[in-house]
Amino acid sequence: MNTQNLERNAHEWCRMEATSRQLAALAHPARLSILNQLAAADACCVKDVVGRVGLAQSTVSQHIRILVDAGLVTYRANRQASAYALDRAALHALSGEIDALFETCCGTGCERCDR
Amino acid sequence: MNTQNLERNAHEWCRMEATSRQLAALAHPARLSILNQLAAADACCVKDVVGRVGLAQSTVSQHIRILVDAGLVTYRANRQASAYALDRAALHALSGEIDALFETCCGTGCERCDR
DNA sequence: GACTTTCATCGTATATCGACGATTTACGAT
DNA sequence: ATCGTAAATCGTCGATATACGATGAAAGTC
Repeated sequence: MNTQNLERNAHEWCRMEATSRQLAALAHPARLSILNQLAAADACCVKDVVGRVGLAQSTVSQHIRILVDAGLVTYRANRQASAYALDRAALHALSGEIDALFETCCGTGCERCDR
Repeated sequence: MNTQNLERNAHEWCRMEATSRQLAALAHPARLSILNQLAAADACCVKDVVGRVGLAQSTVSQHIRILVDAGLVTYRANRQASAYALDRAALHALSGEIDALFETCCGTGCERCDR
């Protein structure tokens, strides 16, 4: 790869890195399950999630932390029942990024894609 | 988690596992970059990808294999210039899965979401 | 004050990932 | 037959991910 290409693709690469970070946060069945549960309730405490996914409390706490760090879940501290909720704006943004990727993939003419 | 919930969520969990496997395949900047390049060309050989992402040939080969194993990329064997291409149908299916997840998240009424 | 509940964090063990160089395989060209 | 190229695979390593139990900290209950 020559230097010009490196520079030309710098922004693109950076964006992909950010997107892949969020995708990595999604890429675990337990975390998808957690997101699913957070979607059902307006807000959720850790204890409820623990009962659902069947993992140890410390493990669930870690998974939720990963989602928070990725910016997909918001956190309102409350010692007795910390309230976690989906960051719907962030999920929409990620959805847009993914759509953009698939748009590109269908840009040259895809019979299955009407975009 | 009681047994009833375990059984009730079995299918759901299985689906999430499958989805998370594909998301994991997407969750790396190099692989997003590879997908992007495959999107531009109708088909692509490994060498071209190597030039673009600036990684060793063996590394690129591994990344592509991950995409193929995840069912996101198709492979037409040709010793001199193996042709890889996006599996557009699979990408559409994954997009649908992701949309379903976000749909659920906005199901209880999201002012930002018109779905 | 003692106890319980809820949650975060630490430490640890194990498994998987990511990158590379080296090697192997297959083919076309000379 | 030999060489060069393209690609897959192997082996290795450091880094990261995943899971757990143990421990600690805050807040409510007796």
